[in-house]
Amino acid sequence: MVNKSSSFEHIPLPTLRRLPYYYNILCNYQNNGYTYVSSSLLAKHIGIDSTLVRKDIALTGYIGRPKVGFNTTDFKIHLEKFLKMDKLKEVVIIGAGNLGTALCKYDGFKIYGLNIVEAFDRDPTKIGNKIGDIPISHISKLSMQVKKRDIKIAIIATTGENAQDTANILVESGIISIWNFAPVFLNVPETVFVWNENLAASFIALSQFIN
Amino acid sequence: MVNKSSSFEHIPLPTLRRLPYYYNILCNYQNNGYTYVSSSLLAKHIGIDSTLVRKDIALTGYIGRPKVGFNTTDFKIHLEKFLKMDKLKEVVIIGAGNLGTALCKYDGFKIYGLNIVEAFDRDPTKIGNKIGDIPISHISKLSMQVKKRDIKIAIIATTGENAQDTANILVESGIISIWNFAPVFLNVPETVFVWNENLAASFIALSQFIN
DNA sequence: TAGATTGTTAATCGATTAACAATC
DNA sequence: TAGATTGTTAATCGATTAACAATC
Repeated sequence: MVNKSSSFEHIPLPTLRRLPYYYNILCNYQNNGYTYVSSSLLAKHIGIDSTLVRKDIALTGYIGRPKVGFNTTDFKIHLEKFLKMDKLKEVVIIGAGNLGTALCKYDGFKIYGLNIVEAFDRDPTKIGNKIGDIPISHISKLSMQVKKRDIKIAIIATTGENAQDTANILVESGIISIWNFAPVFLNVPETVFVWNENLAASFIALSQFIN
Repeated sequence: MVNKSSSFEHIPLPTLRRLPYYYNILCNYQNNGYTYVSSSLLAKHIGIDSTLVRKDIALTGYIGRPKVGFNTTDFKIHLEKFLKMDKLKEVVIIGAGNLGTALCKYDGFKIYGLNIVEAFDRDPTKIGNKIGDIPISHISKLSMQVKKRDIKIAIIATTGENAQDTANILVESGIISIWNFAPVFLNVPETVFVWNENLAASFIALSQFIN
């Protein structure tokens, strides 16, 4: 007998990526005074089947009320805990160019527990500057800082050319999750999770639809 | 009998998103003097099965040489045509904040045929300014400009709150592909394709792997 | 030729959808 | 109660992987 709400029932990646949307919709309905939402309402917003919504929710261990739906406040709190949004995670970013700067300044991340604490770059003219509250340090300090602060997540916002070298440093420093904005696949050990945010690939997909 | 290289054999989205990576790897090997690459080599870089690579390539209509592999130059040119990278596509962006600015300045898009021609914002202090070569206009001019220039693709880099209003204007103006960076699902007609680039959702997925 | 690699059909796997019983 | 909604099992669908024939 497996305890569903405990540790790791493997959550499919598609489900994991939909959960933040449910959270968003819940926030909206809560703000507008709704105390319950139905799976079909959530489904309509996301454009999927309501069965899939109920399956997703079941995977998080939350239980709804037949005939009524899901309590907005309870489910919202449940999701915050389930997704560990309530725990702030220290993250470093490598590459303080336009994209790196935008990511540092983007405050929509805060509620999800993302806290960028330090940026790294090669460009000597940038070292010592700050992006908002975030200091920019030289890439040579990266490994030491990651180890010292026991940081587990890193964002790569370098060029494609520098991405693999950066990844090597990160892996060696103990990083286990890499958010990669460079348009290359990274060669890392199987124990390291990489999420590729390939903007160029997205655009390609998008532009195929205009014939 | 269906002519494979012609028009629309439906290409699965996962395939479509891998093609730009093949293109990248091809460029690298070409630059390093390789005239042929094998499917297993491509597969190794991307971390998938070589069969899947050959299937992806077959879907583009390109034919390799048994015993030898795929000609880097030929296949590269083939992909450029297949993905219509050689045709510059005029695109508008809505939201000239940090993210919008970063996207405007990101020059990695150029080779994929992405040409951002105008940015739009509500903030009167930004109107008339430029991001690089790209002028910032008031949102009230959006519809007219899209129609006049017959633009088909738009990037939404607004806040979540303004995203749906923006989408409504875009749909009404004739936009058929929307690249949405706002963390909300957009309600649009079925004829309009939306690609959601939900950064928060990506981070959530990423952070689940650190236990 | 022998062997390496492509191209393709069949099998597997996992996510989504359909059907329906359980619930209040 | 009747009806709406949840929760769950079975069926479907599509992408990936395995097996293997075709090719040079």
